[in-house]
Amino acid sequence: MTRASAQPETPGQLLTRYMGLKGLKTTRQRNLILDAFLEVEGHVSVDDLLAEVRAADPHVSAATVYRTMKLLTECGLARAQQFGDGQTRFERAAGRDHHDHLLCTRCGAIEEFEDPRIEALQAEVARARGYELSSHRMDLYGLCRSCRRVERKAPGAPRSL
Amino acid sequence: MTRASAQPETPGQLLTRYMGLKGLKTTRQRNLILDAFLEVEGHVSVDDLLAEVRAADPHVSAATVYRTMKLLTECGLARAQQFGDGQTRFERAAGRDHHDHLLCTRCGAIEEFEDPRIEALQAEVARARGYELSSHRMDLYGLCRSCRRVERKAPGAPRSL
DNA sequence: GTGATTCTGAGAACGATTCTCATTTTCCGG
DNA sequence: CCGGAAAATGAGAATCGTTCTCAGAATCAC
Repeated sequence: MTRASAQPETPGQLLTRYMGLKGLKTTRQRNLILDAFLEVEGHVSVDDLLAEVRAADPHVSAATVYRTMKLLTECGLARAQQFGDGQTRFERAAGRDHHDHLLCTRCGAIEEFEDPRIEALQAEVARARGYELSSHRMDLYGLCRSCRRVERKAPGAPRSL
Repeated sequence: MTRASAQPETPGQLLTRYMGLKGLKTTRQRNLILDAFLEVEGHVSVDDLLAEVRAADPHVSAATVYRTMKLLTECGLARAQQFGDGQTRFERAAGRDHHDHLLCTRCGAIEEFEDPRIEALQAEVARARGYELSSHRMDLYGLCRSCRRVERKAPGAPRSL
């Protein structure tokens, strides 16, 4: 915290600023949850996060994680995603562009991608039908490279998602 | 049922055939539910269907609707969709091509569309990343034509979805 | 510090869905 | 048409993710 000036705002600073604006308070739990969220790569469920947070403090409750993730989502640090498995998953959002997902139906891997050509066509489709497009979601399901290799030798379905 | 031969199989026939294969039995409730499902256009929730079915027989239980829709989904008559509102919605699947959805965030309308150019690009994206694509889902969210008109005069959000 | 305000934890409540199980139906021979 | 095995149903309990409630604890502006 000693270096000067024009660094981009850190997630912690963003959250603090947002909370200031809303009259919310900084708490140990919120910090723990933010840290856990930033530390874990990928698409985490509340359960995942709770486990992570409880490693640091076993007393943190699930309700607090839900509440805090809602907060992080509101202030733009997190983005909530619904894949078909019944739980909400969160991914980092700060400073990251929109993207879509490629999901492996066997190992559960989730990859992100972005394709401006598809986005353009989506906009065109919406326009052609009189819609004013505000957002979209696109998930592609299939077998990832390594699961294809495995599947060729030993067909089966080790994991659901 | 008196006309001869090569008509395509009706949904009722398909279901009966499927049930025969699986050793399942024809029941009044299953027929009621199938009829209700085929009668209602669009994307119905179990609640919608239950209401519809209970108009004909008030004693049908929700569990039976859930069970029957699972059956219809298995045999390919129905397709289950998850839009963000927490309930599963079913659409007719028999003999219909894959399509994606355009959803109005104001009035809840759901339109279907299909765009081979987008499908091609999805396949390309998957291939480029080593995935063997098996399916996808794409939902576009925005304001439909008539809600755009209304919104221009009286901004607000009458409905969630 | 003090006090007003916000947070938290624990468990209750919730909504969609699935399960359980006792009772009812279906349907296959005879 | 009848009997009985197998499957289906209804009602409510159970489950699962999530939200709510509320009493006690923590925060922060003064």
